[in-house]
This record gives sequence, C-alpha cells and structure tokens, in this order.
Amino acid sequence: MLTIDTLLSPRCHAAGAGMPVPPLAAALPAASQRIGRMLQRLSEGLAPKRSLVHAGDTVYSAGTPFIHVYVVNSGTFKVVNASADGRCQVVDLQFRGDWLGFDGIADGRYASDAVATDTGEVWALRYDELLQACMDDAEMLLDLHRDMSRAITRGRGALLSRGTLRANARVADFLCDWAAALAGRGQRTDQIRLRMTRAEIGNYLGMTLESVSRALSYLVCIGVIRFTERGRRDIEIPDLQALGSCIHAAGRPDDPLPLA
Amino acid sequence: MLTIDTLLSPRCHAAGAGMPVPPLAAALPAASQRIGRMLQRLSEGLAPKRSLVHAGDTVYSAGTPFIHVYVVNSGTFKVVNASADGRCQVVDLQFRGDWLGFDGIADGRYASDAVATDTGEVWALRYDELLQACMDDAEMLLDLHRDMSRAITRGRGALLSRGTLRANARVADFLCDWAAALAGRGQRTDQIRLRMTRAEIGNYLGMTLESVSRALSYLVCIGVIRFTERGRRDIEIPDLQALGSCIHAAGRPDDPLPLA
DNA sequence: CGTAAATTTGATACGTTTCAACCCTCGTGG
DNA sequence: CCACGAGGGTTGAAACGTATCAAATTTACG
Repeated sequence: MLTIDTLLSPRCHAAGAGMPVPPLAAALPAASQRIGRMLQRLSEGLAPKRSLVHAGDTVYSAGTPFIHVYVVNSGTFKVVNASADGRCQVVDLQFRGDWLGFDGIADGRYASDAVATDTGEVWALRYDELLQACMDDAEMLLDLHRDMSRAITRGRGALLSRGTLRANARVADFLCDWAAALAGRGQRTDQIRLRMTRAEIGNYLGMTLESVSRALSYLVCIGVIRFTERGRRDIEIPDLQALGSCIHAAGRPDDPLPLA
Repeated sequence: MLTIDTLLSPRCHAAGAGMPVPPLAAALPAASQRIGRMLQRLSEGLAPKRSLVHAGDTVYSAGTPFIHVYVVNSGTFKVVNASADGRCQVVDLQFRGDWLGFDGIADGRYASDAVATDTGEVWALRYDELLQACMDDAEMLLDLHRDMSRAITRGRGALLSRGTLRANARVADFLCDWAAALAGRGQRTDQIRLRMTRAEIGNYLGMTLESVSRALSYLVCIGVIRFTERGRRDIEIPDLQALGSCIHAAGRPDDPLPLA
C-alpha cells in the first residue's frame, strides 16, 4: 500500500535535475501533464458536476455557504474581493487546473466572488466528498495541498509585484505571468489574447485603466511586445526573455533600459 | 466514529448567530480558544520540536528543502519573498497559532524566508508526520485546511489593501489588522507595540519608510492614534472603530475626513 | 449601420518618493 | 561621567510617477 512517506520522498521535486525527458514529453511540459492527470483523476473518482460558463457568469459569490470547490477545466476566471466599504479588487486569475473556492473553507462561506472572464467549463466538487476521497487516497491529498500551497505562493508573488514594481514593470510582469501560465499548460506563449478589459487589468494590478494603456503602449514602443492586426486585445511577445528582463530593469533607475 | 460529514456540518460556522456565549468565554474570543486547542492538540499528538528564536533569527530560508512546517507559539514573524533580480518584500506577518512554511509544499523547497521580528517560540512539525496524523484524524485535517484557507484569504486581503488604499489609509488598515490579530488572540487592542522598524512596515505596505512615518503622524494629528510616552513604537488606539472608519474615508475623495 | 463601450492620448493635479537635514535614544569606550 | 557614533525616526523641499479629467478614436454589438 502507498504510504505518505513513499509518496513524499521519490517524487519529481527537483524539476530538471535528473533523467532527460523524452522528446515527446518535452513538448508538453511537466506542469501540463500534472494538470491533465489531476483533472482525469478527479473526473474518474469524484464525478464532478460540470458547468459551462460564459464571460461574466458567476461561479460563486462572497457570503454564500461553502459547499463546493471548483476546478477550472477551461476558460479563465477572476477572483474578486470586496471590502465592507465598497472597494473591490481582482485578487487572482485562474486557468485550467486551478481551483476556485478555497477561501470558503476557513469559515464556511466564500470570501470572494469568482467570475468567468471568458467562456469555459468548471467542475464542481463537494468539499466533503473531496476530503473523504483524500482520506482514502493519500496522493490526492498531497496534490490538493500542493495546489493550496501554490495558491498561497501565487498571492505572495502578486504582493511582491505590487509592492516593488512601477506601473510599466507591473504590466510587463503581468504579461510574463500570463505567458508562464500558458506555458505551464502546453500552450504557445508568443501570442496571448487578453480577455479582460484595461479596467479589469488595471484593477488587478492596482492602477488605472489609462496607466495600463500607457504601459502597453510603452512596451510596444521599446519593442518587447506588439499588437496583432486583430486588435489591441491580442498581444505578441517576440521574446519572452526580453520582456522579462525589462521588469528587472525598472528596479534600478540607473539601468540601460529605464522602464518608467 | 467521527466522519467527514459529521465534522463539517454542525460546527460553529455561523459565528455569533445562535447560542449566547457564557461571560467567561466572551473574555477569550472564539478564535483564541480555537488557537489554544489547536496548539494543544499538535503538542500532544505530534511532539513538535520547539525552538526559541530572537529578533532577526531565520526559521527557514527560500530554496531550502522542505521538511517541516512550523507553528508560531509566541512572537511575531515576517515572511519575505525575493525575486530573481533582488527585489524583496515582506508578504505576510504571522502571530501565535499561524503556520509558517506552507509555501514549501508545492515544489519541495521553501519559496520564502521566515524571520522572527521578536523573541518567540516556533514549533517544527515534520510535514510527512503531520499528513499521517491528518489521515488518522479527520478533524486535524479540517483544521489544517481551514488554516491554509485563511492564509490564502489573508494574502488576498493584503492585495485588496495595496490595490485600493492610499498610503495613509494603508497604514490605518495595517494597524487595524494588527489589532484584529491581537483581538483574535485574546489580547488588548487599545495599545499595540510595533516590533518592526518603519522600513519594515513600509516594505510590507509597499511604500517608503518616510511615508509610513508621515502617515503615522497624520493619524496622530487627526486623533485616531496616539504615541505613548515610551517611544514611537508603542501606539495607542483609543477607538478602534474610529481608526477603521477613516480607512473607508480615504476611498471617496468627497468624504468628511479626507485621509490623503 | 448606429450607438454604447472600450481604448488611446494629452494636459494637469495630486500623492509618493527621493534627497537632505535634523533629532532622539541607546550602548560603547575614552 | 560624558563624548561619541550608529541606528532609527521625523520633517521639509523638490522631483518623479500616477491619477484624474477631458477629448478623440476605435471597437463591439444589437
């Protein structure tokens, strides 16, 4: 029988260290395979209720009793937090394989709204059933915890960005994050379609929609991104590394490429 | 035997709804009791390794292999994230009953540094042993998940603050959060001692130390906080609600008490 | 095709950072 | 005992970055 120990120790934690990856698997990154396996296992073991959603549809609302957690099968979703005095803020973006609703575990009610920004599909799982499955299957519990851990870490990454980067660099960082999310799901990263308005992006990044627009124009100007001919919602990233390094550049005012 | 279902449904999720609380219990808030019980259960069931730490001591460092999670028994700790290009940012503050190290679960290495800002005590628990205990004790698993959920929610609360509040209001919000943390641990909230420098606070709040200083001076000026005669690190909050409502005030420029 | 929404761009106002000076406290060593 | 220096804190003035306000333009959609 599988034990916690055997599951914890010999897993692929040192990504890229040992054994060479066969060429076909290299095309689909490890993260993408992990997501696929997880979705398959959930689908088989727990019979999630699948829901199709369209842009603007709400998956759950703050204050609603917490029963389900959700897994994104396709589409993109925004998580919105609101304060008592009416301020509201996009605090996370979720893609295929990400979970929605963890914030409800703490006190039995969701603490945020989850809204589709696109057509997609979410799978609803009863949290009690998920827990029961985890009690029977240690590997599922480990995976769940890894995903909760990732949720924590991602939030902190966002805080790092908001706290240390200027507007232009935040937008560049946002695009890099988005591209990394796509890369982790086996999709091309040289061309991304933003399905959010400038206002939504700005809210997520803690700045105004005008500043987002100006930052994008600036990034086009210095050549690290391009708009496609299909409109200003489609962005080409000819060199992801160049885009990434211009985030860095903003940190130090005396750098060759002033980003602000 | 206890099942997931019986544990999930009848718990005190609707805080303050039903049954009146006996006067003695009211002195120690529910959250404080929860923390005490949790620490006791961990102490009895898992024999954590206890460590005394002093201000500046590191609990774990980013990149170190993930073996332990830690629970704060006393003191306060800061969690620091650093980016590849050298930016670094305090992304969380932890008090008694909070966990440290969840960020290591995802890929087997810690993603942040945890540093004591004060003398205190942390308990180290092997994550594999904790998991094993959770497999045997569903209630422990539920508690663990609730705390991970809280970690996610708290990070998002911080994002909301950083994204929607001006400097003065962020500092006010920070003080309210700190007071709330104390309240949840049964301590008085009308007098709090900041054990962090202005620079640390500023880093945590995404602003400069001078702005923190100015904001505190402003809050003193409008009367919602006072400095004690023992120094500028001790802050009195005569009316926590007044402090809280001046956060709100900053959101709308046309409000009676302009906070910026 | 027409209207509403979204986006871009400019000019100005505002808030925060930056740079600088000064103060205070505390621990050390002459 | 006091001089001294280091670290932390406060405050001011100027520079900087972003928000705000206001067009003009483009896009989306019934």
